[in-house]
Amino acid sequence: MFSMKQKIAQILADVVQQLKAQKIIPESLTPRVNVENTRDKAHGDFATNLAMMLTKAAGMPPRVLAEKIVALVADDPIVERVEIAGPGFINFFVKDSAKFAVVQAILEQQEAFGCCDVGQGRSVLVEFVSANPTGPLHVGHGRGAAYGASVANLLEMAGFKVSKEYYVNDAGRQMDILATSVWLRYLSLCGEVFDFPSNGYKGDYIYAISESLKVQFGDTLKRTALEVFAGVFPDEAQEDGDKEKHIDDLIVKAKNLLGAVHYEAVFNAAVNSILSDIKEDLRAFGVTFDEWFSERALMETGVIDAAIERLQVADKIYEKGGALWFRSTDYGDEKDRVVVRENGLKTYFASDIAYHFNKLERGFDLLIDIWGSDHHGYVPRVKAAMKAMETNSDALEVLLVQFAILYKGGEKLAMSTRSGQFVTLRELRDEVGCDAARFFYVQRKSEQHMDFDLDLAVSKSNENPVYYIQYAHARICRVLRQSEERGYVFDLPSGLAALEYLESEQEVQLVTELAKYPEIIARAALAYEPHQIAYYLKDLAHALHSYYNASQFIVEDNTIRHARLTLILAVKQVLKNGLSVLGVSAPEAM
RNA sequence: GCGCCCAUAGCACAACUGGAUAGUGCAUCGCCCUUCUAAGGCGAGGGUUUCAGGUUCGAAUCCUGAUGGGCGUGCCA
Repeated sequence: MFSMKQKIAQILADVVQQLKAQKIIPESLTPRVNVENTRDKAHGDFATNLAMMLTKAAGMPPRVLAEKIVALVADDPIVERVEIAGPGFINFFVKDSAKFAVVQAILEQQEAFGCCDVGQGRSVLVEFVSANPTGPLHVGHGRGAAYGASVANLLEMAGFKVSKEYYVNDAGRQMDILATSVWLRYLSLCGEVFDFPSNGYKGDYIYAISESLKVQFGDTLKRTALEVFAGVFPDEAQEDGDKEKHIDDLIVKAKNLLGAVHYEAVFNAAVNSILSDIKEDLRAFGVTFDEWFSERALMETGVIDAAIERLQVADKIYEKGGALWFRSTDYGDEKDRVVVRENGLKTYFASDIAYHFNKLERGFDLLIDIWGSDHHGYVPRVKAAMKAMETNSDALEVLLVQFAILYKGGEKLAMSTRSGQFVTLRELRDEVGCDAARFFYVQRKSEQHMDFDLDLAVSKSNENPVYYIQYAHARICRVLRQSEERGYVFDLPSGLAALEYLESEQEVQLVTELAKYPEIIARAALAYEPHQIAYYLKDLAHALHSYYNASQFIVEDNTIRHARLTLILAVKQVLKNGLSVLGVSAPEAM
């Protein structure tokens, strides 16, 4: 089914052809026919700026050209009249009867209403969250999770084949620091007394893991504090100390004293515990993934070496100071980047090159990475590597998400995983609820800085617009139940047939909003902007609440009652569809 | 220093990607519950879109510069 807007666009495209035939504009010109929804009802339902855009090509003033265009507009059953206004806008007024057609389409297509095929079945990999498994997710990760999940939903509705993936950084120094932190806490539980390293992970969740180790291994992993700290470089608290050298020495000690097998056991206990916690956390947040992609697996299967080799073959790798460098400056990066360090260890960047190469090898047409905006400096070098490997670097789209700045008691909250001082996503869910949190995160444009006032979210949760939208849905459900309770039997065909009797301002306003939905979905999907859905839903809910206050739905008159119930049934469907894109529930009662 | 992002009502944010009189929520001030849920509706006030230039029929949106803020600029992840 063609939307009214598409219909108008088609009419105008025909006009353009006629303008060419009449030599008013040159044959070679292919103007972009722009049809927009009007903001002001006095301007009709749709408007085009065509006359103003062609004014130069046609060599005549916009209003004169507009006259010619209007004369060429073919009669169409949905168009009531056409007017010229302002500097040269052409306004289309659509017949009310045509506007109500959308109700039937909604009730036929149900949850599929709003889907389109702009994606044309292209496969897209959306990678998001990907927080290091060194601790529980905090509220900063929540924004990426909510945003990524909604973008994935949008793309799916727009006709893309979507896979969602979490990249697990389960290798590298940070993970060793984690394992060592867990082991040291375990030693404390065994009665050893020492100063915990300043650079270790100090959160309470570390103790929890240590305790499970104690249950599983008893005292088997115990070593004396004297042994552990003997010869270790002093921590920053001491004179000439260094927290980095201190923790690195402790990692070496842990590996040596425990032996490969037991160290591995501690390491795995830490990673598995935290990762399963993250999975459960996200699941409860309504965010699911098709794949949890392990960095360790990437290393163990030699993919990183293969990627570096590929760059070597392309002659983009050179050796300097004992390290291997990637010549990213050949592709516009600020400086060349190290992929293999002097000590033989591969950098995080080397993993990233391999990971992105692997993504493309899996056959995806489009790669979407959702990163915290603090990683924006990474974009040029990753794209450079993709170009160097002669892959399609245009396939990569990096979406940056600004941090949510948390406020509590008017104070900005500092956030650090290492120190263990942060508000977790779980705490946020417990305090404000899943629906409010999901909605709050995506109602802002992703690259906008966002203030998250916890006190407000907790104490006055009714200020959150999510309840406004959910309330509209619940109200409709209530009316439908009431109607049944009063003994009225609803019949959809009768309702659809009766729609022509609806004509109030609120009713026309509602169907106008409903008709916008598919277009909003398509636009939001292509721009990766779920906040547009949030704003749309607020508008739709507002139209419903206005209608509710202005009209009685459950009336004696069978025709009118059927018509009105049919209309709000369609509203209920679209509210539900839109909320589900955002991962928010549509309650039947509140 | 250099690079990227941001700046819109008291506060938090939109603005269909260059369109008509810049909107929405909160807060403030009036009204509307004997009627399907007042977590609602109707109305009012609040703006030199940070500043200065430029591009054109037309700029919050594009270009240049200034100011203010965030981030980046590791052989960290």
